[in-house]
Amino acid sequence: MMQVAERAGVSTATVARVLKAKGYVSDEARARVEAAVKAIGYRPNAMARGLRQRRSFTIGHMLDAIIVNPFFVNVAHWAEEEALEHGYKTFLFNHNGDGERERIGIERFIERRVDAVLFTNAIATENVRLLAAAGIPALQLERSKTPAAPAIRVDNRVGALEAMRHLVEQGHRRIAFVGGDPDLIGRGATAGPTVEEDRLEAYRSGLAAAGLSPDPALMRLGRYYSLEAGGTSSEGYRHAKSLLGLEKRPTAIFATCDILAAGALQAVYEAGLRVPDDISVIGFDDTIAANLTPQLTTVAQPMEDLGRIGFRAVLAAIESGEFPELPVLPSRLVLRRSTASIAR
Amino acid sequence: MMQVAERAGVSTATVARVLKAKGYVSDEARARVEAAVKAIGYRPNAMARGLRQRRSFTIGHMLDAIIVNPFFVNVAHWAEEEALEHGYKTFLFNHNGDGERERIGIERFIERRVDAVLFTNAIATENVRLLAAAGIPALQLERSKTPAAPAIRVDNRVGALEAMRHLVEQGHRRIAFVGGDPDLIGRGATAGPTVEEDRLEAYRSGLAAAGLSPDPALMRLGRYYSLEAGGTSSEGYRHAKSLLGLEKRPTAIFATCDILAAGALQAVYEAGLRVPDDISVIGFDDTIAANLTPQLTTVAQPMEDLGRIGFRAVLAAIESGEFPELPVLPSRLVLRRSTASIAR
DNA sequence: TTGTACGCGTTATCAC
DNA sequence: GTGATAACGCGTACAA
Repeated sequence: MMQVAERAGVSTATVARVLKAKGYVSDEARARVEAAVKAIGYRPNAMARGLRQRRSFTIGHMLDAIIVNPFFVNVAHWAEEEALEHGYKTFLFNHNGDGERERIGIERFIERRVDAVLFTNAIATENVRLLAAAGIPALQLERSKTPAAPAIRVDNRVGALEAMRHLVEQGHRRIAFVGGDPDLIGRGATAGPTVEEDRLEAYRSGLAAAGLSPDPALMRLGRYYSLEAGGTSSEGYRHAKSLLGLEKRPTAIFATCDILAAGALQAVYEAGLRVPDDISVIGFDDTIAANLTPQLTTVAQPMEDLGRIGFRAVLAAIESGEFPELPVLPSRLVLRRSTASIAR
Repeated sequence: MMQVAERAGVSTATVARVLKAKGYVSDEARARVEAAVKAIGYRPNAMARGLRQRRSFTIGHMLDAIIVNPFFVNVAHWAEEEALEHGYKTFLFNHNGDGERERIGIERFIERRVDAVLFTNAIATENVRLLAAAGIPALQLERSKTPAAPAIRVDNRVGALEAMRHLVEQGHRRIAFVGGDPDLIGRGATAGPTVEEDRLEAYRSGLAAAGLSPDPALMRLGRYYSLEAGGTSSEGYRHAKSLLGLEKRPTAIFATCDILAAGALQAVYEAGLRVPDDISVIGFDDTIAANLTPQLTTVAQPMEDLGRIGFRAVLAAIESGEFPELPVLPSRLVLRRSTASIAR
């Protein structure tokens, strides 16, 4: 800026007035400044601005494992997209399910002076409190894992119930459940029921609505995927394979993650059965669903809304000091080609 | 820092000496500073540091379309991981194939004063030059789309030739090619042959090595995926469907992207055929390959090396002003379950 | 309509 | 061993 001012023969204040299109500047001075800006290739220094304004125009986004589940990439992408439209950039950080890593990431965020932090799956309440102590607003997306920060949650029940109703309507009675174990995944002090509990509960309700009672033999609880296995579909494969080995195998599988469902499709294929002719499969998330064979019917999460509304919410918190009313976003069933009426 | 200094009753210089573990400080002063740091919850301000040192410890990573092709996420992830180990953070930006967006992204990077920029698929040379003009080192990963910046390329030929050899060894003679069209994708002033040309050329060489000549009816050139279609596998599906409709259909399909291959698998499935029994399919990239049905044999790209070595290279450029020797990384065939010897 | 001057939080230099 | 002090580039209150 100094250099621009010198070249244009004006003060830095005048340069600032031109750049910010604010305050009175003579046409002549403006022209000289603009010419100097162009000649020098001047671009404002965001660090200097941030230092001065005590605002970095940057937010941190703490994610679970971006390379493993496209769900995180999508939410991050849309949050970034919305951020861009407001002059913001985001820093991403993957904790990979490790609380220690989460802490380190948050410390980095604080040092970088992010204006706010988004969590798409927080781990430890104590880490989240670090932000409060630093006066940085934090918001959880999709899940409310800790009472230490507000959340924009997804209503897993609506979509899951829709999925169950769909299967029942198609005549399915032996519907297997392959999902995350609430005790395994939702551990810790969570606020309210976990996502896993919601999905499992919806499965039970769906069954009950059809006059069916859950058959423990058809339920498999575990992880969505294991990071050690590179996050591939091996968990779903394993569960589905054992389900197919049952003397009375299920006619449908409700998997609570597309990656689990992908593994189930592999197991069915390997067994020489066809989806949806011999067995129907439903997933959850709508991440890789459209790329699977056959294209997977799934319960879609509102990833774009999560990201966009999430960013706007923290922006409001940054500017006004408090969060607006936070919505609970719906999930919804997306019909594709992996479900059909039961074979008779 | 001022506050820490006051509370500890020392000068800011001493605080700095303690924090940077550099210079002489009495044990007593050190203890007082450390106590003050802890009490206040002090964390250095990265913006102030950056301003002073004229170094943001931040790099920009310009990508094509992160939510569409996991390839980009992976490269970005590993670059970030390596960056982290060196005290760096990365800013991501998706140009989505749009040169105007790429320009905007680069301008944002410059304003943020990134120390360097990584391109995983640059678009316009003029945009890349913007960085040179700002004195910011830039490096291309995977592809060398412009002579305006050095590149760490991937040798697509080795892996593609391996794939062709594999198919031929399994007895395949009618091998279809479904890939990106060099004229469509590799347009512009690229340095040397494009990735698409390399893969196509390897296909031809592989055929020739087996004494076969390419059959135009078996070759489909286009895009890997269309962003409008949400980046799903519809392109591959379309191409494969038309190939299957041929009077003498291919016994194997070599697709130059896992997403194309995913579509091919869908088309084969829909036609009531089985992979690999009736037809073999090979993909490229090794992104979603392990999640497909059946698990896809594919040519893996060295995504982790691309990211890590890429970051280390720009770090060297930041610190020494020049790039080290840049390797050409190999691609390699990963055998899974979508290929088998030809049915007789 | 324009210019002067200070402070944001660091780091680095130099003097004590 | 330690403490002033300047400078990084921007924004702004105040003066002219």
